[in-house]
Order: sequence, then structure tokens, then C-alpha cells
Amino acid sequence: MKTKETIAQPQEDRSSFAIPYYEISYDKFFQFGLSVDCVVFGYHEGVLKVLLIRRGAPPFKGEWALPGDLVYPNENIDVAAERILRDLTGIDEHFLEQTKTYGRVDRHPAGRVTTVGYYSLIDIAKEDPHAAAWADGVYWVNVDECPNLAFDHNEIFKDALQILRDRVRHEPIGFGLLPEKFTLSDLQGLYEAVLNQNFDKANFRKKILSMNLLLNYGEYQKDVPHRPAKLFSFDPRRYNELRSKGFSFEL
Amino acid sequence: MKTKETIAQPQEDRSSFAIPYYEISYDKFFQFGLSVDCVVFGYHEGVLKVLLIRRGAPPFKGEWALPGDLVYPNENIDVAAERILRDLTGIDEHFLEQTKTYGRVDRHPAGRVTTVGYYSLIDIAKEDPHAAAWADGVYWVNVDECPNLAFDHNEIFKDALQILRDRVRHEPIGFGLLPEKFTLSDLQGLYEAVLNQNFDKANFRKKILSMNLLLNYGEYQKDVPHRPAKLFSFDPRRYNELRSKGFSFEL
DNA sequence: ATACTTATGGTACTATTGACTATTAGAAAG
DNA sequence: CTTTCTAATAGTCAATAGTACCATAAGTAT
Repeated sequence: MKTKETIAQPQEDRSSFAIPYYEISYDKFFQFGLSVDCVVFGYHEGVLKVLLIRRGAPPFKGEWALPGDLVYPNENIDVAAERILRDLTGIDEHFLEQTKTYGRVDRHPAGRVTTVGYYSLIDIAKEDPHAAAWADGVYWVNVDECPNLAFDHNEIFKDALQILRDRVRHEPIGFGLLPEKFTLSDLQGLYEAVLNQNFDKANFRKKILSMNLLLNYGEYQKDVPHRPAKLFSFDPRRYNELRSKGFSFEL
Repeated sequence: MKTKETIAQPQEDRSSFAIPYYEISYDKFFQFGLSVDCVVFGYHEGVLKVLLIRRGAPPFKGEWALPGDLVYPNENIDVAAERILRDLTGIDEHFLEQTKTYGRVDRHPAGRVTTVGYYSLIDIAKEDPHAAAWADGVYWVNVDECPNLAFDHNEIFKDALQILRDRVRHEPIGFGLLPEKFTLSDLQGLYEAVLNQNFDKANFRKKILSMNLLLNYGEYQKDVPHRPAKLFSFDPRRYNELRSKGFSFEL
């Protein structure tokens, strides 16, 4: 690379400093902003949704966006992700995992802000998001009908959806989108919605049950206009146990 | 969260500014550093290695570390990853993909520096790394014998290795670790080294060949003390073609 | 020629998947 | 209280993919 700037000095210019080099000439390197953007997926009755806000503050005021904000200087990013999601939408969720980090120079009009993407899966029925802080509104939007988003959030959303689809096939995370107790049909509907693909009912049952990851309470659905189905719940302990023996979830 | 600081104001304090809020009170948020750390994997004769440097500059001068450095204020992170790897080790590699981002507040002694992890796979025989910039040495180290590393690089390395192992089974990236033309035994040895697992020779062949991802040149090994094997090479075009038809690599 | 090594082709068996059928258990309507 | 509807659950069977193993081929070294 020919464009070596004054900032990047070869070894001899730095290593002999009594005071670490970064306290002297590296001020320029500490002018970045850091933010977090959350792609929260929710599921309800066969449709996969994503949580969007209306921005109530510039930049992009009034536009759709993912819930996200700047990280505090003294705040770990994982903590920031939870805090920001809670502040903006009232959702208090601990399962938040990174997707990717977006570091284009011009991605934020206010300056150099790098953002870390997070995703989460929640049961829509269990949460009641409400706009808070500078969010003007919070909405569940069908993933197929996602509007144009502020910043580079279109890309962040697209990537997160892709990562969700990959990951849901190799890790038993899909259960996070369902209530504590669910039927196998619920689970199947969820996978069909997420992966946009149909499964044979009987075979789906067989496959899932053969994994031995579900707890059977002997309980049944109630108030359904047809034969009620057994209720199951996911057993994370069992999963960890199996995984330590080399089992790997695969759908 | 009770510890809401003056920085994070509710909506009404911000949305009415004529000048965007971030130009007024958000200076504090632009004091982060951003860096990149590269986990470069190499393969040679049955062993998987990782590229480490000896740091020739503080902090952690003299210690082992992953090649990494601060990102320029006007530099995209993907570009920075390539540039930093090249500056420190002389390796000019374009396949660099993100692993994870590390944002613990105290992970860097010089201040708040968030780092983005990248990984890459290269053919050891094809590159000749040499220490440059402030690196005091560059070495290929067996992944099983990785020494203690500076910063949180132990964690970054561990995560990258895990990600490599996951990814190599679902995407045909392993080929990057081999020369242009390789034998099926080479490929098998590579997978065995990366996954730390043995495969049946005949079955491995069948599986790989049945995917139709390899080009057969009709060429053979030379100067080997036994029956020479056919040489193959990976056909990325073919892979993309198949993938668009729903094929997914799986090992 | 013989031993040795690795490549490569093939076979037989087993496990998994996928398409499909049949039966069962409930609610609701006549 | 029988029929009808819906969805759950059980079972069958053929196709496919995975696994273990053997036989032969094609080279080098002695």
C-alpha cells in the first residue's frame, strides 16, 4: 500500500517511547463512535416479524429503523445492546447475539460510527413493546413487508435474516420464538415461517422427537375445535448434555 | 436501568433541536477506538496453523498476539483488515471474513478500543510472511500449541477456530488452504486436521466427487514414491451455479 | 520379480429421509 | 347419538445416503 500516512509509523518511531505511543500521537484514533442495532424477530401464528421503530430524533427522524443507539463510553457492548433495546422498546431480553459489524466510513451522517448488529428471537405474545426514549413508535412488521430503513439498516436486517435462517437449522434457537409450552404443529409452523419452506407433518414429528430435546408434560391443548395436541417444552439442559456427547442439532 | 446518565436524554430533550443532537452534546460518544485483529489459518502437511506476531510496540510489547491494529478514521473496516494484515506480515489476502466483535470496556489498556475479528485461510506454501511495521516477528504456530496471547486475543483465536470448524463443514471454504491443484487425499488430510476427526478414504472421495464441485485436469502428481493421484481444483463458478439451484455444501 | 504404498473402484449392509396411508381423538352440527 | 369436520398421531415402504470393508491398479524401492 503506497498511501502510508503519518499516523502509521514503522516500528522504530514508536517502540522507543517511554510513554506508550498511543498516549502521544494516537488521539486521532479515538474519535470513533460505536453503536448497536438490534434485529428482534418475533413469531405469531405462522408469520415471522421484525421489530421496527419510527425514529423520533435526527438523523433520519420520522423514518423506519431498527432499534439502535450509541454505546456509552463505559459500557460493554453486550450490555449496551440489552439496555438500548429496553430503553427504546421496553423489551427486556437477554438472548441477544451478534450478527455482524458494519464499519463503512460514511454509514452514519454524524461521523464515523461503527455499529454492531445483534439479533434476538422472542415470543410476540409474551412481550408488549412500547415506544420509549426517542422512539416515536414501535411496530411488529412482517419480514416480507419490511419497509425501507434508515442508515444501512436494510443491509443489517437482510444479513440478520440470513443468519437467523442459517442458524435456526443448526442450533435449537427457534424455541425462543415460542411460548414455554407448545405443540409440535406450532414448532413446525415456526420453522416453515422462518425457513419459508414446508415440511411433512409426520416426518417433522419423527425427526424432532427422535432428537430427545423436548420435555413432555402429559398436558394437552385446551379449547381447540379439534383433537388437542400434546404440549412440549424445550429442555436446554438436555441439549447441553447431548451436545457435550457430540450431538449436533440439524434440521 | 437506573443508572441513566445525562448523556441519554429522553425524547423531548433532543428531538426539538434545530441542529442535530449529536453535534451538540454527543462529543463523548466519539471517543472510541476501533481496531481489527486477524486470525489467519494456514495448512501444511496435515497440520493446521495460525499466524502470530511478536509485538514490537507497546502495549504488550514482546508478547505474542494476533496481527491487528487500529483502523484509520477514514478507512472502511474490511479494507483496514487487509491493509493491517499486509502491513504487519506482508500477506496480501482478499478472503477475510468477520468472526465477531469484541467490545469489553477494559479490553485495551489505552482506552476504549473495540476490535473486529477477521479470519482467513491461506496455503502456507504460497505465502512467505515477514515481519514488517511494528511487528518483531511473524510465525506459523500449530493451533494446538498456541501460546498465551496479548489483549483478549486468546478468546478471539478460540472463537475464530470454532467458527472455522463450523463453517468449513457448511461452506466450501477449506479449499482456500490448499494449493490451486490438489489431490483428494490432500483435501481429506486438510479436513481431518481442521475438524480433528478421521474420514474413511473411499467414502470421502465418493462424497466429495458426488458434489461435482471439482475440476479434473487429467493431471497427476509427480515424483511421488507410489501411485500418483489425480489433481483436482475447486470450481467456484460451479459452486455458485449449484448453490443458486438450492445445493448446500455439507460435510 | 517381489514387496510396499497409495489411489481408486466396487459391494453389501445399515441408517436416514421422504412420500404417503390409516387411524384416532376431540368439537360441532343436525 | 350419529355424522362430519379438523387436526393429531402411528405406521408403512421405497429411495437415498452413509458406513465398513475388500479388491485391484499403478506407481516406487529392493
